[in-house]
Amino acid sequence: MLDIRRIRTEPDAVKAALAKRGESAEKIDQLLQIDVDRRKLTTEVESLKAEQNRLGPEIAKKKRAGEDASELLARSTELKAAIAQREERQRELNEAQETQLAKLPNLPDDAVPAGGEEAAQVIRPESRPLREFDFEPKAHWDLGASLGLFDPERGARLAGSGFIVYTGIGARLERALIQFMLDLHTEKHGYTEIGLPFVLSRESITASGHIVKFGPEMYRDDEADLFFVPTAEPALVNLHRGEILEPGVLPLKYVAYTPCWRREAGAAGKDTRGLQRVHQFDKVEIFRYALPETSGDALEEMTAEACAVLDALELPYRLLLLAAGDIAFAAAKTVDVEVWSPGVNKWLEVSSASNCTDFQARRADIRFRREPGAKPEFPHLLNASGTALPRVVAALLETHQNADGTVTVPAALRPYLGGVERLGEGGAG
RNA sequence: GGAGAGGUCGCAUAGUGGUCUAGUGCGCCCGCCUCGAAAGCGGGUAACGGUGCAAGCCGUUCGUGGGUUCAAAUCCCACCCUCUCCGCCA
Repeated sequence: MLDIRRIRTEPDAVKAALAKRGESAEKIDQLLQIDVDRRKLTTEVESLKAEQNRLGPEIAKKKRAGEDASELLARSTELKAAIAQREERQRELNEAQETQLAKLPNLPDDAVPAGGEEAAQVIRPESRPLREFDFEPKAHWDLGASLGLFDPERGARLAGSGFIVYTGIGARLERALIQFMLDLHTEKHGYTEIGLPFVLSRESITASGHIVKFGPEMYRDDEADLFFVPTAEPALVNLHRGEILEPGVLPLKYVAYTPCWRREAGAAGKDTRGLQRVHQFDKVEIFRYALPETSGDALEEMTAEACAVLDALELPYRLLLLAAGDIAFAAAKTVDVEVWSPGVNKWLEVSSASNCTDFQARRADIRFRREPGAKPEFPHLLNASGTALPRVVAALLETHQNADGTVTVPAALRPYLGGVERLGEGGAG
């Protein structure tokens, strides 16, 4: 949610920033007109209410004294009608403003290029040399089948196409990666681990703005009106919904593992083979509530923290600065981390790090005080995957595969796999 | 899921239609007193919105949303949450 006061005081800057995302200036002008009308009416309604409030005690006084209060009662009745009439219009204007405002995305950061997907900038090329194979590298779905790690066919039997069953060491690999990432972020990067509900109420999913962003993408329980989390992000936003954080508590740094459910409607057949795009996947999410002046640095740190996972797994990746038209609704700046998948022969997105500035905080009514008694301000909220699992698994299998069909486990992960050094060897499957 | 009790200012409580501008205690802040502190005394102690150069003024908020009334913390309806007991259950 943008600040209406900012739109009011610097409309041209707001228009220019939104133009980068392809939003028209017309919306801003409409909004400003509503705002003018709304405030005028608000002043009117409030002065009528003030008069009515003054009348109350006077009526009571007369009645107690046994005097005739009928004149005051008549005036009060008149005011009641006048207020009711204007309040209806006021409610309409409030709703209109709310609706319009809720439709406007966050203002992109100055550093963010204009344009869509094609305008993304590679801000860091491959982090390490891409592996040269002296044999034809297999795709992860073939490795998964031959090593008995995961089973899309049985997943489809259980829940439909796009659901995966992990088996044996494959299931353990998944669990190992989750634990490895959680440990890395809590022990090395100073995050506090949070165990979250995997479903959210309508209220929560609305406050975070995800009902707009994901809407029909989410699986849901209509009877209970609950939504399966499409990512841990909305849950972590709602953790402090409606709170005023006391001085000294910022920055808050949270890490959480959740499964993520996405219907991926309309994506069928496109880049979906194997683990590239599935309806349920595991993800470790890192999240910060930051002081506004530090959020730029925080985004860089979080991007680096996501990369640290890939470095430890000895996987090459690159960083993309997304263009304004391609970043999430609530984000001001987004950096994607893409890992190289030699079997699929593509860069696969495994993390998306976003600075949402005060946009989510305003919407979810999360504030903080710098000093005791200081005026509440909105913190900046940032999220990053740290990281999403299936594509990491894909890249890991493909990158570290050997000519004999086994896969070498990166050293950092071995302690989590009971010391196993190679998948597919010595009964490890 | 059933029955009952409850949700009021940071915390604890009072408040059953107009005198509530929500009282009191605790906590916290400021001042007085003191060499300093404690105690004591005095004052202060929210958020959001509107308006104003500002001081301020006005409005809204007593779990949430509706309703009754000239007037609602107070009456009515629905919902949410907490606690106790019962049922069910990994």
